[in-house]
Order: sequence, then C-alpha cells, then structure tokens
Amino acid sequence: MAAVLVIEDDDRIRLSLALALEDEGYAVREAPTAEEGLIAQRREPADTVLVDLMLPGIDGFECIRELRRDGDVPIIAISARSDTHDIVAALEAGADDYVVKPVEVKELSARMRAVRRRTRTAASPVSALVFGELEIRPEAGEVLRHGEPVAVTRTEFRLLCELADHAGRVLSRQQLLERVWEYSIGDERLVDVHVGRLRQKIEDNPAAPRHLVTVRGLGYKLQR
Amino acid sequence: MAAVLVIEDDDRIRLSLALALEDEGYAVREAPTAEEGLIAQRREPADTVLVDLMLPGIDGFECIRELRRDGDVPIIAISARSDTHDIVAALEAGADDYVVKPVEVKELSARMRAVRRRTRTAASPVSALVFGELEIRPEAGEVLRHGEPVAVTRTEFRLLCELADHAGRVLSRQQLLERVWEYSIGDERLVDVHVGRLRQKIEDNPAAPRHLVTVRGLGYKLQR
DNA sequence: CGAAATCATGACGAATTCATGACAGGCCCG
DNA sequence: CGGGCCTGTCATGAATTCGTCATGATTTCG
Repeated sequence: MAAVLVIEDDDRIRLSLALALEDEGYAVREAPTAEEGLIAQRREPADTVLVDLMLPGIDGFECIRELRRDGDVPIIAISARSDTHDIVAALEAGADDYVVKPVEVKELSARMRAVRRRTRTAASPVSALVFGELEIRPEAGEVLRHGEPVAVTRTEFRLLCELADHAGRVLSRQQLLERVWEYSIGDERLVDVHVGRLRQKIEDNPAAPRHLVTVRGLGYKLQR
Repeated sequence: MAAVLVIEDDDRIRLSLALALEDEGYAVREAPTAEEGLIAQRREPADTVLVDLMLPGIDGFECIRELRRDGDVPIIAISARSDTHDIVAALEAGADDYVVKPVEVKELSARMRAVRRRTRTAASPVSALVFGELEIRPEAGEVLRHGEPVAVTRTEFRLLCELADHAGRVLSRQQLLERVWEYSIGDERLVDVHVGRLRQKIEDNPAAPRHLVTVRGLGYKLQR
C-alpha cells in the first residue's frame, strides 16, 4: 500500500485530507510541522509527501528543499491561494506539483498518481499475511496454501481478509455481516455457509479446522 | 542534441525564440498551430515543448492536454499576461512550468533545464518491465514478446503499463477506468473488452492467460 | 437423560460475473 | 473520399457464485 505523508498545520484540513486519502487506499502519516515531517520522512520514507506552504517555524518552501535534498520522493505542494508567486516558488524549491485549497480529493488523487507515474517508484513486493501453511495476499487478491494458489471467491476472500486483519480475535457473525456483506441485518447462517466453504478450500481437514475455528456462541476467528 | 518544439502562432516571436534557442544549442522545431504541433510531436517527439496559450483553433490549454495524453514530455506554457488564472489552468492542463511574455531567453533556458532535470531524474530509474516472455518499455512505448515487437494500441498500452506498474496487484475495473481512461464513471465492461484484445496480442493462449489474469469479483492483475 | 440451542453441510435456483463477437462512429492517411 | 484502424457499446451465452433452505450433527444446560 502506498504511504503518504501529510505535512499541514491546520488540524481540520490535515485530518480531513488523511481520511479522504485513506478512503482512496493510501496509508497516511501526519505531521503538523515541517520539523516533524522531516523527521518522520527520514525515519520511514513515504511514497508521496504533501506539504502545506504556510507552516509555522520552517516554512513549506524550505521544507520542500530539505526533502528534496534527502531524496527524490514525489512532493506535492498545497497552496492556500492560487498565487502565482507561491506556486512558482514551490516548484522551484523542488515540488513536483501543487494543489490549491480547498483541496479536491479527486484532483489530488489524480495528481498524486500522475506524479508517481513519472517517478515510477520501484514496485514493492505485495505484502502477505501468514497463518502457518496459509498465506493471504490482500493486494494480489490471492490465497496460497503450501505455496500453491487456492481458488477463492470474492466473498470468501473478503471474509478471510477480515478475519486475517483481526488475527486471533473472535468476530461475531453480526460483525462479519456488517463488514464483509455490508448488511446491517441478515441471516447469520449465511456466515456459517461461507465459513464452511472456505474451510473446504483452506483447511487440511475441514471437519477439524486448525486456522478458521468456531468459537461457539460467539463467532469465528482465524489463528496461526 | 536536445530537440525543442515551439508552438506559437506569432511569427516574429516564434522565429526569435527559435533563433535564441538554437544559440543555446537546441535543435528547434516550429509549429504555428496546435494542430500542426501535435502532429509534429506525434511524428517525431521533441524533448521539450513550448506552447503559447493563445492559439488559433485548438487553444494552448487543449493542446497541452493532448500532448500530456500522448506522453510525459516536459511542457512549458507561454502566457501572454501574468494572469493567475491562465497560469493555473495551464499547469492544471498538464504543463510543467510556464513563462510570461516577453520571454527572457535566459530564464526560459533555466526553466527548461529545471523541468527536464525533474522529469529525467524521475524517469531514468525505469528499466523495462519484464513478465516472463513479455517485456514492456514504458519510455519507448513498446511491448516485446519473445523479444519480438508486438503492435498494441495506445489504450492497450496504457492499460498494460498501469497493470505492470502494479505488478502482482489486483486493480479493479473502477481503478483502471479512472487511471487509464480518466473516467470517474463508466461502463466497466469496457475494461473487459480491452483486456480481451490485449490478451489476443500478448498471451500465448488468450483463453487461458498466464500473465494478464482475471481475479473474479475483484479485477485484473498482471503477473510474472 | 432429553430438550433446546448452536453449528455444519449438501442441494438448488437465481443472480452475478466474464469472455467474446458484432457493429457503428471517429480519426487518420493515402 | 474511401479504406483501415481504433474505440466504445451492446448482446449473447457460458461459467461461476450467492443466498436460502432443509437436514443432521454437536454442544449446552436444565
């Protein structure tokens, strides 16, 4: 998952940006000042950095120059006004692009893609959740068992991911219905059916499951 | 030698720009209209394009969008007035930078270098993307299979690049529509059709694809 | 022990999801 | 202006998947 660092002092804007970007599928990190942003970026580089130009202390332009000195991470400046001077100065400082407040998330997202397309960050390998002989790769949409791909349907996959995201914890049928099916009401037996089908595919002995286990009276959980 | 394409309708300005740039060591091509500029650029791409915003027929903004659609050549807009609105619109259309008339050649030259440095450093780490017998060269705009060039259309190529950029990851039809077609809404079947056409060209057995695979219920992905 | 609650699972029709061929409009080129 | 390529839409059919139900097994608890 692509990580974004948002350096912006206005809490409301930073939070709303973070939420919107998370919806778009980014992992978001936040920093309210240039100093903290620079530290965060040095510690664990994000794939894209958004920098507000008006920051307390070290301002956005200087921040961009510093970031640029460290590496060539894509940088998008956020300008409070569509002021030519600011925009040019930001681009000259080393920003790759800019957006003007109020930020349209669709536009921002498009620009981030465009900028990243240009920089072509080396594709990081897809991450995997491992449960013994089971391997779940959410981004790849695939499940491996003993290293071999297992054919899983969409619903089963989502169910499995949901359980894997909360490894070791029990999820009630109600919770699963809400998160996987986006039902608020519905027949809880439905979950049973899909759990059963999933077991047929991922368990060595479906009748005595080792990973996808029933917690009687409560729900199901996935364990190692 | 770096080639520059100057798209500017005013003969005097175009000529004086051309002369000045030749003095700076550029190979200069000229076009008095957007239409001619686009054709010239498609036929033989320059390394940088200068576009006047006020053009007869297709205007500069639209011209920039078209250029941007074809590739990510560095584009510098030339604005008659230092009007914020024009400049912002030009940058939003996809220009990388802009200069205001009367054009200072020294400034222009500096901006061209800056813009090219940005795009080149960004683009250089790109090596060919290899997927088994498939080889995708985003820069060169070509696809090889068993070392032999494969004729793919622009849409197919962009689709393939988008998938290759996220090797191993599933991209939903929605994501592909947004990124390849720049639609926010649209018929998702469209993606299927192009995937099908692409398979005819790049897969040994299109009915049982090995690289461009369907992940039922989720989307498509490109794998090795 | 027996009844009630809880869970597993097979079957089946309905609905979804995909692949593919056909086709018309647009664009470019000769 | 005519032909060829590219693109997007549509329709069709095949294959898969989904949700429901019924039945039977298992566990809990009075």
